[in-house]
Amino acid sequence: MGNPKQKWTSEEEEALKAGVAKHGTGKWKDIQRDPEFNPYLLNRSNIDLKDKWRNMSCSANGQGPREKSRNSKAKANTDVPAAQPSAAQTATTVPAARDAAAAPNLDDSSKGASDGKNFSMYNQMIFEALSTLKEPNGLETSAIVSFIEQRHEVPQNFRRLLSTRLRRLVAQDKLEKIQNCYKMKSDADEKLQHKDASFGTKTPVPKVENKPRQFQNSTYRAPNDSVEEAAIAAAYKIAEAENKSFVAAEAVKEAERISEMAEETGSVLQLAKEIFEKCNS
DNA sequence: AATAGGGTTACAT
DNA sequence: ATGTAACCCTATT
Repeated sequence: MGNPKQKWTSEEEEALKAGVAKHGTGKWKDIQRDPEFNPYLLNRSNIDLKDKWRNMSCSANGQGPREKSRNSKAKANTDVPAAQPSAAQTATTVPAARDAAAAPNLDDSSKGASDGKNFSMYNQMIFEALSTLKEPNGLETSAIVSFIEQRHEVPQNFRRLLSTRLRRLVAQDKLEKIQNCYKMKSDADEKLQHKDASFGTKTPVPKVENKPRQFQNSTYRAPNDSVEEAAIAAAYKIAEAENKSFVAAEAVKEAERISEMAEETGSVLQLAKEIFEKCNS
């Protein structure tokens, strides 16, 4: 359509960096309004700044694919990137532990039936795949895709969706990217995996007794692709086996949680009893 | 009103 | 065809 896509110039990027150094991350409007940087950012909104910063720090985060080749500036800096090393903020570029995602409880009924919570569903699938096929070196995108395709209904642009999703997760520090493979970060607690998603309901172990079912899409090639099917079946057996141990580990975790809760509840109950007795006497 | 985050599109490889 | 960067949309505060 009519959307030429205005690429960021080095000047703009520098202005943004300087602005973040001065105001800190998240103060996009301040940066944009700051007369120091405004002339460079005339065509950019605060949202643009935010998006750009996200992209830049995304590549700086992991294996910095794009980091060094940015220095042919050599221009006399008229801006004041870190003029006053005031103790207030020096290294704001490292947000460090960033945890939120407190299960926002999306009750979506406006758009398509499955539109609203797609992202969390995809996250679930991704983590399911990664924890089931425990590859020490991580999983390739294609591996994740084919794994998920086996057990979930996916749109045909799923690979694309998944790749951007993976990218985001890496940016959020929830996943780790090694070359072309994705790996779970050391954490991987239930913080990320809501127990009510894939296991925890009636079917803790995704049973896959029947042969890998095909999707009724045009993507499916032909029934005589037996080699691929065999490979898939084999991978599937392995996945199933390994998944059991994962589920077991998960169950242990859950048990621990419950006993903890029980302990707490017990002490509360004790307190209540004492109060009750005092009231009675 | 401003920000954060998921999703989409244009572009490059 | 896939990865990336710019852009868009929306929930949340």
